[in-house]
Amino acid sequence: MRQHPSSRITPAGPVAMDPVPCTTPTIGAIMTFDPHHVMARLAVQRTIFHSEADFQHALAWQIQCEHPDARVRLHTRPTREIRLDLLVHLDGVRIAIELKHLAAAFSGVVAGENFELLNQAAQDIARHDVIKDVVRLERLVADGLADVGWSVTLSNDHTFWRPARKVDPIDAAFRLHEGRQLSGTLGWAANAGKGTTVKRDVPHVLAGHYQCNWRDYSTVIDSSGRPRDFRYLCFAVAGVPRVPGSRLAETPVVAPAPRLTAVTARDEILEAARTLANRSADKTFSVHEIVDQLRRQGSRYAENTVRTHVVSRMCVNAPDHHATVFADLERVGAGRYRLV
DNA sequence: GGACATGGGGAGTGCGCTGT
DNA sequence: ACAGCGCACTCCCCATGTCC
Repeated sequence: MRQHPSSRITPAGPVAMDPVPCTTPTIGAIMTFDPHHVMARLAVQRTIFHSEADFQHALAWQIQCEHPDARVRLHTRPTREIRLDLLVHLDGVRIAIELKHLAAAFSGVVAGENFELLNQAAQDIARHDVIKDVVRLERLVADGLADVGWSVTLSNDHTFWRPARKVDPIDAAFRLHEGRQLSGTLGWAANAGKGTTVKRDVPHVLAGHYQCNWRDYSTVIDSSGRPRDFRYLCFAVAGVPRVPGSRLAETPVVAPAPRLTAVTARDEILEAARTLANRSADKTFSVHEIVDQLRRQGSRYAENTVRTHVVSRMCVNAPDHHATVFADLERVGAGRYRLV
């Protein structure tokens, strides 16, 4: 059995981290949040995840459990163009977190739960997208939209932490193998195909310097009895100092509209949401579950209407692009919602 | 104001080719 | 034979425009 990560935790935040921050991290960020500690604690609860959304949700849950006073939000939009996996407000520090779950095939039962991870393959694109996350975090910090950023990539695919076997692969600039130093302008090799580079053809420009230092996360046994390692890679994007005591920007809260006497789509969705929340251990539900529940209730509304309501009009943390919105639901993860 | 349609983007998947 | 690499594609979620 591999050494458990909790036994290798460093005592502090970014200063003790592997990457070289591009600027000096804030004292608050150092004192309040250590992703290695969170990952170690999470590994006790969950050694494996079904998907990236599952990982995001579990990590957010772990952060919230460890920091009850923190404001943890999934899939926020700090700007119109940027979608952020996780934003944590903790002790006056805004921590932006981007997550990646890069799965290789796995089949097995872990802690009584069956896991069937399909091979995501496309490792070249995955490497590109990890660095894209770091660039995005750098931009958020530089623009003052976050105080510190963390990129956390979890994988059971050893091709990510091992060097390439091939000489000069098309994704040489994006390789993330152990010990690799990342900095400067990173782009595809000239011989990369269009199918790979389409919508990813703009080179990434890193302001900071980062070193790839994979850490053990867990070891799980697959259906053939073979141990499979999960490791994670963490990059810190350290931030600009904030004014001590400055207030956090408050999230706009939309007052709930009075309930209509007629049965609207919103009424039916709320009824379905309450039913699903009562059945769910964590009180969350997906849009798909809402649609199914409405079908069972005999709803007359089209699926698209229901989806629009759930993801937009009734969702308190969705962009306000409708004249009337309601603070009925809150998005807590990729495709997951709960009643406010 | 409520309901619906549609397009974009990202996550995820499958498969052929190449190298060991 | 198997692992790694490269590529293309589908599906789903979400944002947004428009009609009733």
